Amino acid sequence: MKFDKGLMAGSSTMLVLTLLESGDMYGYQMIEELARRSNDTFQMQEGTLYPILHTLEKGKYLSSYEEKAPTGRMRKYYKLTRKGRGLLAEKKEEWTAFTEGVAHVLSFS
Amino acid sequence: MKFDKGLMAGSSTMLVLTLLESGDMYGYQMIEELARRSNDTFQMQEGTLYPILHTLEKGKYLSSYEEKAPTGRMRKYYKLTRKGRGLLAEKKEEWTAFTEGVAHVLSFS
DNA sequence: ATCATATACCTAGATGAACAAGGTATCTGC
DNA sequence: GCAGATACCTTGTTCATCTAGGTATATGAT
Repeated sequence: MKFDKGLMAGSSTMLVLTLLESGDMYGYQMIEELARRSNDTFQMQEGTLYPILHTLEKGKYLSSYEEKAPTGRMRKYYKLTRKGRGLLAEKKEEWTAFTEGVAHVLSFS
Repeated sequence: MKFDKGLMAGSSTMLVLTLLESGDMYGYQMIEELARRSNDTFQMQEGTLYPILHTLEKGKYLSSYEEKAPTGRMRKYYKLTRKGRGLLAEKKEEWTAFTEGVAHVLSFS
């Protein structure tokens, strides 16, 4: 990311889950999609994304299946599970509360 | 904090600098003040705050002086330097850009 | 008087998330 | 045949937070 590393911590999982809300995606595609939706402000690294996907799948928040692309290459698609939607809802609430808290502190100055 | 640890990363330095924008403060006071300004949503740990203060002082973003409290106890006050104000401005810009980016990604869903 | 609590500072070690920097393999275009 | 894009993965480093201690003084309750 072009942001301070620390800023990403805590929100990248939410971002990944959010992407999958609009349909199944494979890892490489998520990176592109995230860049697109954020006007290139978010350039997630592969070394960040793949471990997140693996952890989420282990926790049953995502399921995956492989599919052959039109080009013939294999792609690993991820799908939000019901549990994953629940986690996303929690993360969004947390994010909202957190940013509101920060805004409140900033507004004192 | 009552939030996911990761969320704090990247913003706690900005929060500390913001507090000092409204006047010199000592560490213990910052924790209370931060809780107050955020309606108790931010409860920064001492183990988080003090290292931040020391790092900022080492980097000349803060200066410090000791003062005897009315109670007779010693307090270590921190003061924003010019350099510190510059850093705060940067952090605020970064924070704004980041939250806008996230909001943009979330709005797609 | 004594003991708990609040004040006020500090640090060492564990944890955890992102990143850097590698690696493998396939497909496309020159 | 070779470069670059596609597509996946992992190991080790870095950095910030938190846990869990420690020290010391002042205050309030018993």
